[in-house]
Amino acid sequence: MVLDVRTPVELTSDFRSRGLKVTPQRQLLFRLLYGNMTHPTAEALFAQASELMPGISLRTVYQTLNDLAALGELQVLHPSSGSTRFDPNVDDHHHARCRTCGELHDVYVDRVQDLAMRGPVGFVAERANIVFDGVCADCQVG
Amino acid sequence: MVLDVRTPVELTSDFRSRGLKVTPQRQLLFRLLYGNMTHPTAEALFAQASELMPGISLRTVYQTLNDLAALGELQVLHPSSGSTRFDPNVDDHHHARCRTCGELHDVYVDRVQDLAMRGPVGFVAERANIVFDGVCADCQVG
DNA sequence: TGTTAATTCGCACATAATGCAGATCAGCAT
DNA sequence: ATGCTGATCTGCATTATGTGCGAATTAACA
Repeated sequence: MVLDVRTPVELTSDFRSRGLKVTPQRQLLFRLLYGNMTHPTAEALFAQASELMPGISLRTVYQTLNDLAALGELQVLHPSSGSTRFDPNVDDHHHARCRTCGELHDVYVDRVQDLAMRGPVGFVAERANIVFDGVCADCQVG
Repeated sequence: MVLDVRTPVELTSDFRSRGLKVTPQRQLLFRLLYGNMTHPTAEALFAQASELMPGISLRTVYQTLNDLAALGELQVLHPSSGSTRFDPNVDDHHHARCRTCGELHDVYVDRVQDLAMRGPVGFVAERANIVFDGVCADCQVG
């Protein structure tokens, strides 16, 4: 199982080949996202980016995240509480959410295709997104 | 398979037994939710309610929906686009979302417990929430 | 080096939902 | 039936998250 993530260099040529420009702001965000397993919010990335590049705007962070999502290089997560989170791991994977601390974790699930769904007639499912709710190791008591 | 939904009468005694009062506004919302398969937004319920009870406030709709959710009589859904939706069916079920029209549909899935999840060490999963993305019958072309 | 369209930034704006407080009312005891 | 008391309702202000817009800037290419 190899993480399906693009390096900053790959993202750079990806952007250029589609007529998008590669600015210092974007390169910084590519780097901050690479290998990032924290499912950061836009605000969190903005805070990190601001330390390395004072003056970068939150608007630009959103813009770049939206561009990456449009290219399919970012999974966009809408957790049951809190703001949108971004996952640079575009592998076929799912998530576990701790109901105590709220943290999201990547989860791999086998044979999701075998799930028998009884539902709306004629609905053609292309993908299943699974979120496991529970309690993470750190939040277990006793 | 029987829908696990409370009648307005059941919700009424449910509320009373917990020290919550049952007002005309709440009774109206109980009725509007009973058997409602549309996964309405708060605004949609407010619009419906306003026709039957002019002057009811959006704030009250949110308040009642939050109370119902706290009692476990309402599933709260956070779709990938648009605002929060409420599902009075508290059966163990899942959802299918059409990426064309955005509609949500109830889906029943067997043997969800059999899913083998490889994920964070020590995470205790209590429930899996599955959302199938795809295209509904009405939105199929050709 | 010049050209041009994409990008950045900052502000205004939009949307969804909650906080607050005075007026009102449901539920219970009498 | 009446009164009491805390829960509720309403309207407004406020928060939180994210987008629209336009002038200034800049990446990419000739």
